[in-house]
Amino acid sequence: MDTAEGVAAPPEAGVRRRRGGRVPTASMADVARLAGVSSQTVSRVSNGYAGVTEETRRQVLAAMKELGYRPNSAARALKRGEFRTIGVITFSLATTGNVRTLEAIATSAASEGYAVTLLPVAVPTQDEVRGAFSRLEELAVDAVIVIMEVHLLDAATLKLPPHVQVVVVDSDAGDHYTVVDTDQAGGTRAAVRHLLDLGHDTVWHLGGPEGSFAAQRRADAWRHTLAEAGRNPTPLVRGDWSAESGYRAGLELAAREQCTAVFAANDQMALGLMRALHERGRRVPEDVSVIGFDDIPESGSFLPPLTTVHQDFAEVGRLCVEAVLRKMRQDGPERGTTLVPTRLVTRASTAPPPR
Amino acid sequence: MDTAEGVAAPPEAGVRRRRGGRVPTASMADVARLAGVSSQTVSRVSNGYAGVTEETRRQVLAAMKELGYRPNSAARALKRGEFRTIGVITFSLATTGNVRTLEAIATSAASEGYAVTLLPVAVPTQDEVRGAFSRLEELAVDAVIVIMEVHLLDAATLKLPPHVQVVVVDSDAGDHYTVVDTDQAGGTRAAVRHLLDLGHDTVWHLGGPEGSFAAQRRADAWRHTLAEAGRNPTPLVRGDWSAESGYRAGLELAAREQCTAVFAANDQMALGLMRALHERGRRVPEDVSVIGFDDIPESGSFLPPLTTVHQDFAEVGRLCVEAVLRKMRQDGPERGTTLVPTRLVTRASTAPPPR
DNA sequence: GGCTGTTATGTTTACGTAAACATTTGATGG
DNA sequence: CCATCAAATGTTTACGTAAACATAACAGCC
Repeated sequence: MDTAEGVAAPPEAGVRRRRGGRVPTASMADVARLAGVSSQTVSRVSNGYAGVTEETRRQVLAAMKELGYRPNSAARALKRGEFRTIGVITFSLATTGNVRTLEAIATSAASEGYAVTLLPVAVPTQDEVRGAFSRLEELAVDAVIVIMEVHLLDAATLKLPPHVQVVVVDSDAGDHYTVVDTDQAGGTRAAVRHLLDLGHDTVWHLGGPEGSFAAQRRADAWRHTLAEAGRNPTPLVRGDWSAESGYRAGLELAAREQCTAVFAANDQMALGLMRALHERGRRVPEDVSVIGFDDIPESGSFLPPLTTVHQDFAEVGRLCVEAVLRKMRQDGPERGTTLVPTRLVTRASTAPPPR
Repeated sequence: MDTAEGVAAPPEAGVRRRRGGRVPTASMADVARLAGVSSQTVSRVSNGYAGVTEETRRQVLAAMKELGYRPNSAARALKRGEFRTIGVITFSLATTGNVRTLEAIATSAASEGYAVTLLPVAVPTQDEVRGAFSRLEELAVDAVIVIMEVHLLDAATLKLPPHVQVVVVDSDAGDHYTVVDTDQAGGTRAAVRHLLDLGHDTVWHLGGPEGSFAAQRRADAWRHTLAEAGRNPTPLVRGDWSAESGYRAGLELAAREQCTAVFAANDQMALGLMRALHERGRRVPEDVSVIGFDDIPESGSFLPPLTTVHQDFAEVGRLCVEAVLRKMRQDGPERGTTLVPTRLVTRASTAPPPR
């Protein structure tokens, strides 16, 4: 088959070239000439306007096909004043949540006829973020969705073009921005209650890094839920979301006899935690119950399978796109936070306390 | 602080509006008027041309700042004939490899002044792929990087604009396209040899799904390495990359007394496999050695920590961008496959066979 | 037959930028 | 003092599209 050939094939001999060495593409004018109509008629056909004779339409379509006509999106964007593109700024795609959200955003955007441009920020410093935003200024986007901590954002947003709408994930900046996020507090409460309901006296928490809003929220909700139930507060142990950090924290927790239930702020840390507990001879769930957050695909295959809080990233992404498009269309400032509910997934890593 | 305010603030009263309800942005002409120069001089300043008096430059920059001027990228793209954007087509971002490659592509592209537009393909069918490509036609991209099986690609490429260059990851289509990929065969050989060197008679393989080229390559290399060493071939067990499928396959393999060494085609399946072995009372690595592929961040925290083949996704992404930019600039067809070497990471899941 | 309205199509123009070309200014040298 | 040249800046134009406006053709009606 020659189809692959077609793409990579050298340009045909005699083909006219521009300075960039690019193969010229047919424009509406070319199509119009071949079809014997005006370019405006070509435009009408191209955009599916009514009011073009079937006869004319067929001729135009034939000419388009013959010349391999593709609308020039730069010209379109220039004329229409919009790019039909949403920019997504995010930190490393190393965390499941960001990736899944991104994916959902891309899918939702596509179904709305929007493309998604990715703006990775290598290092989460204000300077880097500022850099991403200044690249963005020149970029062809109508709106921006930010998946990151807003405290890194503030100084940078100064430079954003005024008509670009922003929606933020993973933030508490509902006062200033439109924010969509998982219901961190609700998910945490469900997790902690689950452990208390099983009969544990109190629940320990293996939290995320200090800079993270999500980590902060989960830790706050954990403390609050314990207080609400009149249980003893326990010291917070911090990791950095990685399994490795969960392992280190786990070694620490394994040494505490009285610790029978741990709520980890994500599944990866729960994984490392369980390895540490195992190494130190503390069985899960017989001696210690462990619960995670995220419900990554692998969590059902951990040893033991992990009880965890399922996040609906697809919904978060969908809502982000919906919100940002709504903001664009109304051009009105709309603030406030939309929370996406979570669901507790009960597996084998939680059980009543020993004795 | 008011910075956040600035972005979401309602448009100032009296601000002129266009039909779309968009806030108009300043153009070069506006800047030129304010600075008292021609718009061409503004263009020169904007593009950093020499031959503008320091005095003039300062005036123009001041006017730009006052008006909040941002170059219009649509107009730029139209004029220059290029978008400085690379499209990336990929299946679900559920697999580590795709995500990490995507991230590296985005980072490399950014450092070359290119943006990355994401084109998710929800379901890996020819129709869906064709859909992505036809969206692409209208999209503002100069080149495309495809992270998917090329056999899904062939029919679709028909419709690609002729000047758009393509680079493919995860494929054997080096004859037709420029392909960049991990050295699947080399990595597999290292993994299988490692197990044989430890003293195992032969090595079983938990392979990936049939459609996957990477899975195919790993299975082929596994067979080849066994044959090369004069060992007995064993039946291939297939999974679908997920930990869950690894678990199911693991139940099967656990029943085979003679199976002492398994090479899993990725880390997730190795995870599920180890859980199944554990459940059936076969210890890793004492009874069965397990080796994975990918070296996902969590693999060092599995129970036991997983010996695996490390893939350098960052390098793959970098090479993709490099290749596609080279192709664009030369406008010449360049085919062939570039392989990125792997590295065996030895952890606790592999040991000499029992007895 | 001429008037009105509708439908199909053509013509003009503007979107914002930057290349190509044109003009102005000022300095240098014979 | 004017010719020559270079540097700085201005003017024109084209990129491809689509809105706005203009025209042509034709049907229906009194």
